Amino acid sequence: MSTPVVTRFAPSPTGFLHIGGARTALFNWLYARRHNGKMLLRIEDTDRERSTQAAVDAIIDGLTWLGLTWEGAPISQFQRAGRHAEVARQLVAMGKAYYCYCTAEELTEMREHAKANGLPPRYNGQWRDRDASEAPAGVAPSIRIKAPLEGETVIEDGVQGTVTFPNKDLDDFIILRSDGTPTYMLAVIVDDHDMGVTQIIRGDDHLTNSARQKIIYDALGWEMPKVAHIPLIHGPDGAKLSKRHGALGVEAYRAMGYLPVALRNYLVRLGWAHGDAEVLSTDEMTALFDLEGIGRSPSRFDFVKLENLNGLYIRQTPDEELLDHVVKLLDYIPQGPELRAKLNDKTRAQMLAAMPGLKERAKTLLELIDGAGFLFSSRPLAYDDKAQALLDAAGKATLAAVLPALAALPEWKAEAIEAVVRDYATAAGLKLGKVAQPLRAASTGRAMSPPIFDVLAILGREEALGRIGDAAA
RNA sequence: GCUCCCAUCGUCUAGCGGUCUAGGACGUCGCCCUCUCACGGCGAAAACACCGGUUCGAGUCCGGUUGGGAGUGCCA
Repeated sequence: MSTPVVTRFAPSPTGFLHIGGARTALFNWLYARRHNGKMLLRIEDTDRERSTQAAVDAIIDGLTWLGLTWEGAPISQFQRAGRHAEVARQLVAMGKAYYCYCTAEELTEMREHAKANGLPPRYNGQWRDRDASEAPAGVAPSIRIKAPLEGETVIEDGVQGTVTFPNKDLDDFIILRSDGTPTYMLAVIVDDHDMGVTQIIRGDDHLTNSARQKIIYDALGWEMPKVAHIPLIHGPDGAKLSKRHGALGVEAYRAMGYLPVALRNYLVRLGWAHGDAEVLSTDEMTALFDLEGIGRSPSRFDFVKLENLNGLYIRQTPDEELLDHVVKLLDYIPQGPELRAKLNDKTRAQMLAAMPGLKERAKTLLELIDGAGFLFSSRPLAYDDKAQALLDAAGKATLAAVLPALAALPEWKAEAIEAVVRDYATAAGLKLGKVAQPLRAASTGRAMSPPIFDVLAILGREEALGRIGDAAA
């Protein structure tokens, strides 16, 4: 066997785990599992200004909810700053990097000047070959890598193929800040190396960074892990993902009532395909996932398709499990506490009994909860407009007419109720719908619900007859 | 501006020179089922961005145009 596969997910804790990050994590997770390797989690918190513990927690919470697991404890990049600085100094000692005494102001000016003259905004290398004795007093230097001036840097990318960058476009970028902390470029390569990462899978926005990182790897004489850059996810309008559409934290998807399994399935198919396979269990996607199947163009996030998939998984999930999902979701939605208060053995059993009818009609857990509303409402019911319309004079008359037969039922079961209602409809010369709809309005307050005979049975004789009586009056 | 990447139905995609009168899925529109809404079943409309090459033959290869995207920080 060759060396074991090690992947990593390396988010920066400056916000929640957004959908693009979630997909990157999923791909890394899948790739590692596919190759019997492991995925590591590294928190890129070297930006002390913007990194927060709340964001770290949100990322871990998001990954956990999505069912993505990693090996060992999350690694804090910041805590490895000493090691990064050591490598930077080593590079200077090797003559592969140098101290730069330019101030931030000088650099900004340099960039603006270049821009104004239509030139690429690059560092001019003014300290590249200067002796340290020329250093101005009182200026803390940063360390810059000596990037090759000529030739080209070639990246063999698992998704993008061979990508070539002219070295003249890559400047001597900073690897260690003047305050002694590492920049992303250095920290990433040192950590990936030390962690034994063999395959990097990350967003397309890092493609050009690969060229810079290759320069550091080469300077150090280290072998660069294999890289694969996956295209970014765009919003439905093709523009960058904004908060309006998909750039929500995964916890937002949880609150919208999506199932982790559905989100995983949706995400894996966004930018990756294996023939015509659309619905993939986690085991199936693990067995099938490969870099070759990843497309090279950015894809748009489509909530409608996610919903369809979610509905499919809801229907496929066993009733008890679904109920568990619903109960857990209560912690994350506004109406949660109120519903939780109404949840007891009886309503729980009712909900379970109603589940087959409920889950067929819901695309999200939220819709499922909404559909179960009739179980939690109490008399007198509030009727929505359509229900109200159903309960006109004719509707009320019909209800009043079936009520006695219903009340006389020896056994309160769906089949028995159905038989009585059908008999009545036939006798009265009415289509079944003419009787069923008023019953539905009376018992649920709405014009749509699971099959009405099931609804009445689950409600229980007393409650059902009470509601019908209320509406008939 | 410069560098790099991308381009098949509205969307996600299959396609890896002939089997493509371009397939699947979501969505849309019909029809069926039916106590409502769904589910399910059947069917329909819907795409190779454009222009040049290469080739006996191009959605598939090459170049250009146009259109998207990313990068260009002492952010990651």
